Amino acid sequence: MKPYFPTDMKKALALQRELASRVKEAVRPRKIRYVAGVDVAYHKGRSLNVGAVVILSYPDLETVEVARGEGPTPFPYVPSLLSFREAPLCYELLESKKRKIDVLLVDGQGIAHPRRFGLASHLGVLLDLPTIGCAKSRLLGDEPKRLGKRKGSRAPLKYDGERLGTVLRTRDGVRPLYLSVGHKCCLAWAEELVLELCPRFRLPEPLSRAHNLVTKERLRMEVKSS
DNA sequence: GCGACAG
DNA sequence: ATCTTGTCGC
Repeated sequence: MKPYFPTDMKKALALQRELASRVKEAVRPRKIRYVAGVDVAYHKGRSLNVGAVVILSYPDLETVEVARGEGPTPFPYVPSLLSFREAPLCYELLESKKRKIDVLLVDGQGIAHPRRFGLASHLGVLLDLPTIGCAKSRLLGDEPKRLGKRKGSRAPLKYDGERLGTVLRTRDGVRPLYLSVGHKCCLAWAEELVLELCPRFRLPEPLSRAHNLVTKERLRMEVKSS
C-alpha cells in the first residue's frame, strides 16, 4: 500500500488508528525460505539516521543479502509514535526486496502498543509482509510476576485482560524480549521462530546482524564527517 | 495532577 | 537511541 508519513503528531495518531484495522494477527504463514531483520541507528544529534536490512536463508541462517541506507530523521522520539521516526527509512530499504522476504523481524513492538499498531505492525501493513515485533523493553502490558530463567521460558504479556504478546526468554539468564505479532502471523508461530533464530544472542540473528551493520555504519560516518 | 513511556 | 566509567561474571 502507498506509504504516507505525516510530520504532524495529530495526523500520526489518526493514521495509526486507521491502519490498525488492517492488521491480520492470525494467518498461517507459508513455508519460509528467507527471514529478514531491520534496524536503525542515529547520529549527529539525531538529525540523520542510518538503516540496514539483512536477509538470511532459513533454516541455515546464512546472510544472503544486505541493504543499507541513510536519511534525515523525520520525527522526534515520542513513545508510541516510533514508526514515524523509523518506518520511512525502513520502508525505503525493504520495498524493493519484499518479494524475497517471507517474514520480517523488527526491533520494536507489534500490536503491544496503545493503538495496537507499533512499528512492526506498521511495516507489515505497508509492505504486506508477515512481521514480528521483538522489543527489548515494555511499552504496554503488565510485567510478568515470575519468569523462568532458562531459554524458552515465557509468560503472557497482558493488558486489562487482553493478550498482547509474550514475554520470552531467548537465552539462559538474559533479560526477556517482549514479543508481539506485527502482521500476518500468529503468536505461537512467532515464539517458536524467534527461539530458533536465537542460537547465540539475546536478539534473533537477523536483528543482531542488522544492528551490527547500522552501528558500524554510524561510526564510519562519524569519522568521515569530523 | 501523577506516573509510564518501543527506539 | 546515544553518551559513558567502572564493575561483575565466565
